[in-house]
Amino acid sequence: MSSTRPTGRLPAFDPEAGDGDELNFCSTCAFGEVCLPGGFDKPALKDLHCLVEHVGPYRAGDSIFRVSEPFESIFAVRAGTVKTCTVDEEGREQVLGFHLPGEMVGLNAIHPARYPCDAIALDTVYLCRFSFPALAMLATRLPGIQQQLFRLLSADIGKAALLASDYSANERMAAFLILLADRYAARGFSATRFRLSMARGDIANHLRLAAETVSRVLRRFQDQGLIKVEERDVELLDSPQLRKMARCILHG
Amino acid sequence: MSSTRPTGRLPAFDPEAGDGDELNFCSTCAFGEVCLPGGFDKPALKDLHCLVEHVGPYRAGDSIFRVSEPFESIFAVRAGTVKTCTVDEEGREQVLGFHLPGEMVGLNAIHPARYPCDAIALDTVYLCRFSFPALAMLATRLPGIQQQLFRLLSADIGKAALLASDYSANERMAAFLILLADRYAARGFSATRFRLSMARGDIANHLRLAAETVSRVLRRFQDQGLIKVEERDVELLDSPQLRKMARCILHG
DNA sequence: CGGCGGCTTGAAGGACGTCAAGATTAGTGG
DNA sequence: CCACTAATCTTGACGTCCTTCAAGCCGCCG
Repeated sequence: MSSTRPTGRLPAFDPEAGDGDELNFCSTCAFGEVCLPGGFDKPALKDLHCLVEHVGPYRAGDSIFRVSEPFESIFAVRAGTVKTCTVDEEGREQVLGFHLPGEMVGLNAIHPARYPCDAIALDTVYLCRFSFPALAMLATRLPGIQQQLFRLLSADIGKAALLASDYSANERMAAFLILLADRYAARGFSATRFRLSMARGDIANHLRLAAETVSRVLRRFQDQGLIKVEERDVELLDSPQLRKMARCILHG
Repeated sequence: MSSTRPTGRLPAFDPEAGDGDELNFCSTCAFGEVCLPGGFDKPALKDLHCLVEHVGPYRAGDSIFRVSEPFESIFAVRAGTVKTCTVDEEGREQVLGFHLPGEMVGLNAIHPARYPCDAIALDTVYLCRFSFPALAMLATRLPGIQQQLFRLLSADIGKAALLASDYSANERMAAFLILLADRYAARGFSATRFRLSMARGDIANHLRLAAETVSRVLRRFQDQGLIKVEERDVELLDSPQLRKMARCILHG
């Protein structure tokens, strides 16, 4: 497919430009808070920058790591979407989550010291790779880094708890869309128009629904004028209403 | 009620004895790995010991912290059981988890900087209170402490993901019982006989089931000879079979 | 073209929730 | 020690939401 597809609403990503210098380190990255000018001192920035290794591209379907591989690194998504999932012994997949640009992957591997899941690229993915031992050592010198690691880990506990709910298919789907929108917005992307980089089946699995139910709910939402769906492109027409439907899950 | 109740299978806990000296710091505690003799150096042990504050007793129903209170401390359970839960604006409760002796409470509050849930004592509870800023500062000096914090946080991500599954009521109940047994066993308690310190309704809520379903599943398990239930006392008669039922959830 | 995977739509079936009533226990005060 | 009440737990009957099963549609690629 040509790179000029008309529905490509995310800014084009050029892995060779814009995020390589020491003072503007990945402006959308999860470590942005501690790194961006004004937020942190330059030596820390430089240390962190020395630690990181840019990897990619991965193509759709490529694995970044596999379950039970020894834990070595955590990753920040620079571009693309990463799916994390487990496979039980019957071969059934369990989608744990989707990781958008600026978000971390692999934090759940620290404890078992092995990756407890697979990480799969859903489209073309570029990552920053952090050796965790090195990062932890750096964190002992730089409290800002340590704090940020604690925050990232703590936040993931909350995220994981979100979908543990037994709410209805409507509520779960609404919450999923709103969360996606908020996460895109937090990284500077559009909060009302975005492309679902994952298949319906993956969404369904993640929300613990059948793929058919996802289809039906999306159609219902569209019939009610809440969203507009075209293939994998979604436009939120009535975010407030969606947020209202999802408010019990967004635990507010 | 007398303190010599015949069903009291957990060792009696004397908060004034056994865990106060600097070299045997809470042998069942989540920090045990870094503190127990041989595992860690004495200065660290002493520093950690200075940091901790023993609090309690809390009585059944007492709150340890409430949602939206500013985050200050994390807690380790010394005795009793703590329930963490949120309450949405319709007043419906969401049980996030139960915390047994040796386990940590409050790790999910680091990121939002406010407690995102209530913590309620289910019976008589004694805690160790750690000021988190002080602990984080200590962690910059003592990599072992930092590592342990990272591990605890990472482990909680995995735990939270467990119950996100949409498995059957049987599978969820079996997993709940096995997890409980394993957690008790890890702290030196019996893995086959224990007392449920939480109400059926709390179990149901946590597993995203109706209280009636919990009753029915427990009865079914008993009729099948898998367990023996008497009020809140449970005996696992066929742990292997239960583990088999739950194996898909225990993500093996 | 023809096959394949992802997506949608419809109809039937099942697992769990809801409602309602009864059983057992715990807590309280006489 | 014994009522009395409230809370928890159990059990049954019924309804519902979602899954499962099945078929058809669409875009993609060999």
